[in-house]
Amino acid sequence: MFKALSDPIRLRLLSLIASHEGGEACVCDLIGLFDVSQPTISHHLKVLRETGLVGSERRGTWVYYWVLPEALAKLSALLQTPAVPAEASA
Amino acid sequence: MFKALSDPIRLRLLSLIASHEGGEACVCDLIGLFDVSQPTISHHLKVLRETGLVGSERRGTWVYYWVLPEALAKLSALLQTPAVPAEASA
DNA sequence: CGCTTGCATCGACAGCCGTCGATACAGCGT
DNA sequence: ACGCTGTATCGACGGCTGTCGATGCAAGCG
Repeated sequence: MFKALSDPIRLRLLSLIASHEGGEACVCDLIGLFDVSQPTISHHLKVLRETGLVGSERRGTWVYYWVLPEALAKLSALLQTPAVPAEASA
Repeated sequence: MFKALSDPIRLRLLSLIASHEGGEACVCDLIGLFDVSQPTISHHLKVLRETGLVGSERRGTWVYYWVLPEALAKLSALLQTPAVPAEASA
């Protein structure tokens, strides 16, 4: 999961999707915002999807992506408790 | 920063240091817990240090590392607000 | 039914990064 | 001063991964 977020393009993709109108964006809205080719964007979106950070759905001709906040919440909680909670009583 | 956390060894190092007695650990306590060589551990600790995730101090013969919680808190907050805060009013 | 557009997949290549052994450096004990 | 232990740095190598062009597939349109 951290690995999925370790790429600047993927991080920006996530931010763009989340801040897009309706909380979702189609690929055609994203491929113009980067200096990389369309296959590369598609590849990064696939990584985000397989990591569980975003969901996707084909809607007619276009494919839409949206952020799954649960995954982000999990990571956020993890960073707030770096020590193992099971040993907290010691 | 996410890049620094994207390596399993670094992630475990961070967890081990945080959960160690006194919130800090010397390198000699860590090098035995992994299947990699001492230079590799030293390399990963350097990455964590340069990223601002941990602090280090030489104390006599040994070098101690501890976690800087501010960095983790920043990331945690970032994940809770995936959209850019500056555009929140829109 | 063929053409066009949107997106995904494939195969190949290059650069990055984690890894190691060897070595250098620092501090302590003798 | 010398050696010993703990840690960092160096140089090299291999595998992973981000990138591309080419191509394939899906859906709408004439």
